[in-house]
Amino acid sequence: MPTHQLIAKVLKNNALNESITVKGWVRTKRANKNVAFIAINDGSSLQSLQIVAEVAKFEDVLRRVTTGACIAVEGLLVPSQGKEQAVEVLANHIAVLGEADPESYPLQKKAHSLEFLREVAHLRMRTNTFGAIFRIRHALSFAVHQYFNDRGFFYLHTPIITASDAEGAGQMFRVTTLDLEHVPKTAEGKVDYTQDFFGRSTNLTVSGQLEAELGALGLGLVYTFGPTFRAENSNTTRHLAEFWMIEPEMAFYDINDNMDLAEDFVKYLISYVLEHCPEDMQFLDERFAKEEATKKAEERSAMGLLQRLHFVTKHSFERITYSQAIEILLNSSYHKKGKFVFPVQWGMDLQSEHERYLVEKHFEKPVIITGYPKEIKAFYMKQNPDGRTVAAMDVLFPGIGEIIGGSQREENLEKLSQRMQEMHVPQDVLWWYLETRKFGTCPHSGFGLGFERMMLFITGMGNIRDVIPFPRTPKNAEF
RNA sequence: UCCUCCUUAGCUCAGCAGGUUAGAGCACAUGACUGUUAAUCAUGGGGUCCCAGGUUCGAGCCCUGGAGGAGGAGCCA
Repeated sequence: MPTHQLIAKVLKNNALNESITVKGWVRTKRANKNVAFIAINDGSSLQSLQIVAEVAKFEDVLRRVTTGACIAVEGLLVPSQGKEQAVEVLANHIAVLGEADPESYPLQKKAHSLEFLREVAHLRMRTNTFGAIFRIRHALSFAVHQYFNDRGFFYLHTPIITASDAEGAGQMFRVTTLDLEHVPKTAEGKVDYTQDFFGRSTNLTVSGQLEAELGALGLGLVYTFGPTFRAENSNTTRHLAEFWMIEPEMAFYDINDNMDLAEDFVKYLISYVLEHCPEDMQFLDERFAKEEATKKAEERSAMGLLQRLHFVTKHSFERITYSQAIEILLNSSYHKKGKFVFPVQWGMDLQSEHERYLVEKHFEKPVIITGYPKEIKAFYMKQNPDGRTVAAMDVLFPGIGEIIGGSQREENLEKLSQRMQEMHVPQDVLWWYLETRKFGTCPHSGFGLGFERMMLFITGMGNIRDVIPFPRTPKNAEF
């Protein structure tokens, strides 16, 4: 085991007047004739540790201790004479593990724009903001597993490479080992996929749901948590080409059980992060407040970040049907004054502006909408007795929009098969999916939570590219 | 993919009616300073004005095309 200590532990333990060794990256150095102060951060916490070094003793080494350099320090942990920190280390020995030429090192001891930091994503983890974000990202991942494990769910690894593009969830990335310069053709002149690696056309997964359903109809309660790929040319603050999705699937759950789980799950995740990352969350709360202050009054959030998170955990989500949503929109002053770009009428898909109105203006809290017209939803959703709606549910969050999409699944073989026919979903490719309805079918439900969208909500960040270490977006796969 | 905006020093940005040598703040370097807190003060170095073409006596500025970025929309998580 290494002999050095994590700064997070050093600050917590407060084992005063003991000799310790710490290693980390220099954030700033301040010096006068006699003494130099070095703030080093090792990523273990938001806090940096202050190193105090006598200039006379360390003159040569101090010249190489610049912002961004990596150093190892051995010294005595003592109470700080300064006001900003409780303890500091009186350096006895300083070793420069890696220099950082201050003229060319991109990060300076000043605030950088998020856009700039995206261009140096290989270094941005060394900043306060991204350190906090990725520590929280870890905690949030951990919370997901904790939640499901505690409730008897099994973590199911669904495939990344799939043959079915039947779900119709947008453009897919093709997976192939064929030589693109010399693609084998069939007699009819089409691409001969029988010569491809899997002997058929394959893609990266757009959802683990169909396979998760197979798991639920055997293991009972399962969830997936893995990468998901969409080749859509989406350029927004809420879309990635590669993102992480959590998809629980539950046997014997109806749409109401599904909603209960979704609400409880999301609240748990928020509470977990609030409890386990108080320092990072405090930092992001202040950051959020500064960001808000630069906005126009009408665009400002009514609540601070922490305030909003606490609010969400304490209040129940509003639950309405699609028809009720249309009713509310039709009666709204926005509609009457013609403020909506897209006209409101039963049967249309709710546009961003409508969802935002419901969540941010009308209810001012998360909203779950159920009972959508079957025409605008996927083939596998359970058809309601009214013959025109399905047991779908969308969970809408302020500032984010749709954070969860789910449904009770159609367990009736005939109805499912008929719907697939109507929507031109190839049944021969999905024979295995249909067999679960043929053999021992049962009511079941599930949903998908966009992990990065949850991150956006919890961290208060405005752009999804800033809550994943290395974002994949159209024209960007640099790192 | 559509609409709008942006691209000038390492970073954030200013620049004019199209006119000689392109500016500021921060960062960085050097010096000063008896414990600093993104230290302070002084001095200094630093430019492919995104790329290609065009108009013009003359283009950072005007025109055409391209690339990249941001925000919004659609698609969705």
